[in-house]
Amino acid sequence: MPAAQPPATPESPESPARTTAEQAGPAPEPAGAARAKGRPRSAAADRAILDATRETLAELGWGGLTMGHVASRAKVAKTTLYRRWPSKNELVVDAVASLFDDLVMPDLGSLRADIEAVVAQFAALLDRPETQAALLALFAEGTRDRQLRYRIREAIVDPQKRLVRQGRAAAQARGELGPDTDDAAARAEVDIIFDTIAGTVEHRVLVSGEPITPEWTRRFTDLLLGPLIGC
Amino acid sequence: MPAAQPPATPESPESPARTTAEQAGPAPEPAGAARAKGRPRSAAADRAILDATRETLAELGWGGLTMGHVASRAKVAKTTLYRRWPSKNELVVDAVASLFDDLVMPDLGSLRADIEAVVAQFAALLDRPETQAALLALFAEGTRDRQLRYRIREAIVDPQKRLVRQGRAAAQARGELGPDTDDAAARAEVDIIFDTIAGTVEHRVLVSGEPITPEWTRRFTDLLLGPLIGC
DNA sequence: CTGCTTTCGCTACGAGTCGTAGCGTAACTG
DNA sequence: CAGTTACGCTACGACTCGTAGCGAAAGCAG
Repeated sequence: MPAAQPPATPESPESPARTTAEQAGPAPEPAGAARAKGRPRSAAADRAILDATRETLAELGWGGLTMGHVASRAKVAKTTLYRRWPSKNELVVDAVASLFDDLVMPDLGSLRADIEAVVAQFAALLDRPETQAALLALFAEGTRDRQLRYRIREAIVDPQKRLVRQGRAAAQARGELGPDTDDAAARAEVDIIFDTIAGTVEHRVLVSGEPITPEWTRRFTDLLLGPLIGC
Repeated sequence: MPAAQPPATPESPESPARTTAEQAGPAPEPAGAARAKGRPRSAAADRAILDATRETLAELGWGGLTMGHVASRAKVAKTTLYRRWPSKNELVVDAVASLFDDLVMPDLGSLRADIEAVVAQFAALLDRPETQAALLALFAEGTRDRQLRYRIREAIVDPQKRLVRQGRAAAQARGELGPDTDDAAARAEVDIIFDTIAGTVEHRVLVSGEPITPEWTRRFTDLLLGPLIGC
C-alpha cells in the first residue's frame, strides 16, 4: 500500500484504483483496468522498504530517519524510494499503520473487561520503539499539513474507532448500555470516548512517561464507566 | 530563562546560577549577587530570541524553524543563539513554556464550571499556531531524549498540574468532593485526571482536528464528573 | 523472437542546514 | 587602567534533501 504516487499502481490485488484518477480526463477504461505495461514494481522492494523504515525508526528515531538510511538498509536505490512515497511523512504513515491493525476488541463478557483489555493492548503498542518514534512526530507534522493529517486519520486513527463501536455494541447486546436513541449523539459519544482513551493513554505513556499498570487501568476505567453505566 | 548552558567556564560547573538571576538553582551566593565579571549577557537579546522563536514557529512550523532563521529574525548572530541554548529543542521549550503560564484556575463556584473553564482555556491555547507547531513536536522529541523529556515536564507539563490540585481543593472546600484519605491515592488521582484532560483535549484538537465546542466540553465534563461526584 | 514500456540501481548535483572555530570589537568590573 | 566575558561576523566540513540523467533489467503485446 504505497502512497499511490503518480506512477503505476503495483500489486493491487483487487481494484487497481486507477492511479491516474487525478487527471480527470477521458477515462477510457473504467475501474478494473489493470493496465500494467512496463516492468511492474517490485513487491519485495515495498516490503523491504517498509520493514527498513520500522527498523530505522526503532533504532534512530524520527529525527535520525532519513531517506538515505532507509534506502540503503532496504538495499534499494534512493530514487526507488522517492518513486513510491513523496516524503518521509507519507512513508512513515504507511510503515506504522499496519502496527495498529493488530488491535482487537476481545468481547470478554463485560464492558469493564473489554475496556481494560483494549487499554492494555494500546499501551503495549505504545511501548514499541517504532511507535513511540513515529506517532507523535506524525501528529506534529499533521498539524501543518492538511493532506497528511487526513492520511493519518484515514490510515491510523479512524480505523481504531471500530474498537469503540464494537465494544459499545457488545455492551448494548449484554444490556450494560441502553440502545442508541439518536444517531448523531451516538457518533459524538463514540468520538469522545475514542479521543479520551487514545489521548489519555498516549499522554500517560508518551508525555508523562509513566507505565500503564493494571491498577492505573482500573482507575481509568472507573472514570469511563461512571457516567456510562449510571452507577 | 535561557537553558542555563555551560556559559563560559566550561570546566567549572560549580558556578552556575549564571546570567539570569531568577534561576531557582543552588545559588551559592545570596540572591542578587550579580558577580558577573565580564560583559553581561543581553537580556534584550534573550527576549528578542524567544519572541522570534515563537513568531517563526507560528509562521513556518516546527520543521521550518531553523537556528539561522531565528537568529536573523531576532537580529542576533547564530553563535549568540548557540551560546544560550544547545539546540532547537531546548530553545523551543523555553519559548513555549511561558505560553502555558496564562492558564488559571478560576474558582467559579462549582467543579463543573471550573473544569469547563479550564478546558476552554486549554483549547484556546492549543488553537495558537505556535502551540500547535511546537507541542507535539516537543513531545515527540522527548520520547527519545530523556533529558529533554524531563525539561518539558518540568517547564511545561507539571506546572499545569497545579490547576487540578487547585480545582480539587476548591471542590473539597465546597463539599463537592470528600477530603483526601490517602496521600498517595490523592496524587495518583491528580495524575490521572491531568492526563485525561490534557491528553483528551490535545487528541481532539491536534489529532482529530475538531473544535472544542461548549457542547463537547459539557459532554466531556460529564465523563469526568460521573465517578468523582458519585452521580 | 522483437519492440515497447516502465522500473531499477547508480552517480552526480545545487541548495540548505548543522554546529563549531577564529577573529576583532563592545561592554562591564575592579 | 587591565581583565574578563559577550557580541557580530565569516568561514568551514559534514550531512541531508530532492532531482536529473544514464544504461540495464523485467515484464507485455505483437
